[in-house]
Amino acid sequence: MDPFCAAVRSLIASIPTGTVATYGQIARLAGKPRGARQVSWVLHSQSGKYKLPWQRVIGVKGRISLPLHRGFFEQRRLLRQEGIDVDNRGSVDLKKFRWPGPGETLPAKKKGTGRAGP
DNA sequence: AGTATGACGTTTT
DNA sequence: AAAAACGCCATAC
Repeated sequence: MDPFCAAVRSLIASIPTGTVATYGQIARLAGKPRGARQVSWVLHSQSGKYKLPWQRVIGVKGRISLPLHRGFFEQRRLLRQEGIDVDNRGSVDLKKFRWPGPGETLPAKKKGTGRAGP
């Protein structure tokens, strides 16, 4: 098994309820800065098998990436069910719901403050 | 082996 | 600011 997949599963499983993360962020933390698409692949491939909270992973713009004819509505419903505010277009306010929140501890990985620099 | 594809992200119009 | 083009990288065929 690829360590990348394991890292992705672990990271996604560690996303707290009520928060969301982006594909690129997960990919970066998993060690593949350009592996955002592969994160999505791990999700739609193994989410059901490993019971992962796939709904907490969205695009970098805070927008649900699923096409309307796929699980878009289901993801929107699940996120709202967790208390995350999602508008009808599938947009989430990353400033409020992004994981890790400002000042929260990251699973041991560099990446300074991650926020507004000096 | 080579091409097409996608639950992405960054850069350029 | 919004949209299109381009770049990535593992699968599918």
